[in-house]
Amino acid sequence: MLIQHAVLGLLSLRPLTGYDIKKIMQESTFLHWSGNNNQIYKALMQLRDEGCVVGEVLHEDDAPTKKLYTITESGRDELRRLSLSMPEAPEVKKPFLVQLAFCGNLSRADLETLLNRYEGEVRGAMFLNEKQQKDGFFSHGSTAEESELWKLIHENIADSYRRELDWVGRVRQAVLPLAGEEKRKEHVKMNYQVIVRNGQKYVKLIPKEGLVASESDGRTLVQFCAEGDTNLLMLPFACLAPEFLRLSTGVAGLVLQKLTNYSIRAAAVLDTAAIKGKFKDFMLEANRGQSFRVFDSEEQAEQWLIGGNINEKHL
Amino acid sequence: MLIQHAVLGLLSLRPLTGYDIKKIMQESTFLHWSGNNNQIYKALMQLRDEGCVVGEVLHEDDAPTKKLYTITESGRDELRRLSLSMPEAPEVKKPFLVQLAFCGNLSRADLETLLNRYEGEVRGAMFLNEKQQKDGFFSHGSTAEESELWKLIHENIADSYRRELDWVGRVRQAVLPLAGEEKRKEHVKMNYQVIVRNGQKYVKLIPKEGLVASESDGRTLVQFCAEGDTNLLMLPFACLAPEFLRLSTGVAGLVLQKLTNYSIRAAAVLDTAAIKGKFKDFMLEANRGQSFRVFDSEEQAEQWLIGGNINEKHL
DNA sequence: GAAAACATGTAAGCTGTTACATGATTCG
DNA sequence: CGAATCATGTAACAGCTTACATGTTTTC
Repeated sequence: MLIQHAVLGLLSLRPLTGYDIKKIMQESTFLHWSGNNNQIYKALMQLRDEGCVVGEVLHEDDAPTKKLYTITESGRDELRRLSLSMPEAPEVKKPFLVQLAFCGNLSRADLETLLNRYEGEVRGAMFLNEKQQKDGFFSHGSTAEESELWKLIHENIADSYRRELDWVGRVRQAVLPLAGEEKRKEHVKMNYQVIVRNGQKYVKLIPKEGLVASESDGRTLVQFCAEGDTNLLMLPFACLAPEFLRLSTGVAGLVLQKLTNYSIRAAAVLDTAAIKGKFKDFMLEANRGQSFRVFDSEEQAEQWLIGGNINEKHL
Repeated sequence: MLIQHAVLGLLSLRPLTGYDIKKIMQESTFLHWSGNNNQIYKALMQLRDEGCVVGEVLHEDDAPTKKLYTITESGRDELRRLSLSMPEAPEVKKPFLVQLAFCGNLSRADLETLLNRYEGEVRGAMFLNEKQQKDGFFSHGSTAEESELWKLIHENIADSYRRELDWVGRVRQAVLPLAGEEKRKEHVKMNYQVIVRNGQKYVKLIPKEGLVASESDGRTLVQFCAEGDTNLLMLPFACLAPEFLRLSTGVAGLVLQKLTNYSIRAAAVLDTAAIKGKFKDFMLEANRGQSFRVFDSEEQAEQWLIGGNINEKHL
C-alpha cells in the first residue's frame, strides 16, 4: 500500500493542497502515515509527473501562495485500478507482544505496571481515534454509502483497540492471580462528573473519592475525558494526593505529560500563595504551555477552561 | 521496538546462530520482522560490539562453520531494561481500510470480490499463524508461566484475525444488501471430510457437493485445511469444475497459487491419459513443485499425500 | 510582539526489504 | 547430479521519519 493511493483517494473527493493532505493524514488513524511533508510533497510531484493530478498555483492577496492539486481523468483511472488491486492482510505489529514474550524474569509488580502502562497507551490511542472520528475530514461524508463505509472503517479500528483492552484484562487475570486483586481494592477509585456551562462540557474530579497519586491515575484522567467527550479537566485541590504535590515522586510530571499528550487542558485549584520552591518553578514551567494552569478558585478555573484565557492567574 | 530487543530475547532462552534466529523470525507472526539476514546479522554484530552477546565460532567436521551466539550478563541487564521500557500501543496498519475508503465508484460486484479476497487474505494469515503456534519455537515453553504467556500472545493475534473476519461480515451486510444474498445461494457450498491414515490426516473434498470453480473456492480450500489441521488435500475428479479444467479461465492457476502460498500439498485425481495440449503443459509445470501432483486414482493420490513420493505418477 | 497556524519544500537518517554472493552439506 | 537446506554475509534500495529551511498570515 503506497501513500500515493491515499493521496489520490483524498484528491478524488475534492481538490486539496499539500498542506491540507498533511493535516488530514496527521489526524487520521486509518491513514496510517505520520503525515510528514517530505513524503506527501514527493508523492504529489510523482503523481503530477505521471499525469494523475494537476497542480494549480493560487496567488491570493491575503494568504500565502499555495498549490491546489486536482485529480485528472487518468488519475481516476489509476485510482480505480488501485481500488481493485489485491487487498493486503492487516499487518500485525504489536511491539508489546514481543516485550511481553521476553520479560521472563520480571517481578509480578513490574509485570503489573507494564500491563497498566500498555492499557494506558491503548486507551490513549483509542481516545485519539474517537476524537478524530468526530471532527475529522471523513465525518462530513458525501454520499450516504460512503459515510456508511467510513463509519465501518472507524468501527474496525475502534474495535481493535477495544479487543486489545479485553485481552489485557485476560492477561492480567492469567498472570496476576490473587496477589494483584487485593492491592487494587486498597486504592480508592477516582470518580468524576461532567459539568456543562454555556454548551461547553468539562470533566470535574469529585473530591474525596480517590486521589491523583500515580502515573496510572493520569491515564484514568485521560479515560474520564474520553468518556465525557471533552478535553477540559478540572482538578480540585482535594483531589491531589501528597504524592502529586511532592515533586521528587515525579507524579506531577508524568500526569501532566499524559494530559498534554492527549491535548487535554487541565485547570488545578491550589492555594497559589502557598506554592513555593521547586514546586513553584515546576508550575511556572507547566503554565507556559496551553494545557495546564493553576488557579486559586474553582470559579477562575472554570472561566479559563470554558471561556479562554480571561482572568487567568499568573503565579 | 527494535529488532535487537527480539534478538536479545531469543538468545536469553538459549544460544542460537544467526541462521536459527532468521528462521524463527520467518516463522513467527508476533515477531513481525520479515526475517531477513541483513538485519539479523547486523543486529547480532551490534549487540556483540555492545557486549550484550558473545559469538563463538564452531567448526564442525560434518556441517558448515557457524557462529553460536550466547547472551552475556550485561546482555541480560539490557534485556531487563528493555522489558521495563514504556510499551508502545499497537500500530494499526490496515491498508485494506484505505483501499475501501476510496473505492467510491466501484460496482457492487467489484466490492464483493474485493471483500471476498480480503477475507481470503485474512483467513490465510490466520492459518499461517495457527500453524506456527503449533510447531513453532515457542510451543515447547520452558516454564509453565512463560508458555502461558506465549499462549496468550498467540491468542491475541488469532483474536485480531477473528475479529477482522467478523468485521468483513458486518461490512458485507451493510454494503451488499439483498443483491448478494441470492447469488451466494446459487453457488453450492463445497464440503469435505478429514481422512486419517497411519496417523496422518488429509482433507478430501466430497464429490458432488460443490465444485472448485473460482478463485474464492481456492480460498475455501485453504480454510478447509486450516479447519482440518492439515496441509494435505485430495481433489477427486468430480470436484473439479469445467472452469478449473479450462486454462483460459485462469482458475487453476489462481487456486494452485493459493495452495502453494499456504504450503498445502494437493493431489488431484484426473484421467491422466486424457490430459493434453496446453492444460498438459500447465500440469507438467505445476508438477515440478512439491505442492501439487496429478494421479490416475485416489489410491495413488493418497499414497503420495501421506507416504511421500513413492508410486508417483509422472505424466 | 510573539506564538501559532498556514504553506512549500529539502536533507539526513533509520528501518526494513529484496536481491546478490559464497560455499558446505544433505537428501532424493 | 541437482535441488533444498544450512550458514554467513553484503549491496542497493524503498519507505518513512525527524529535523531543518523559509516565508506569510492570523491570533492572542
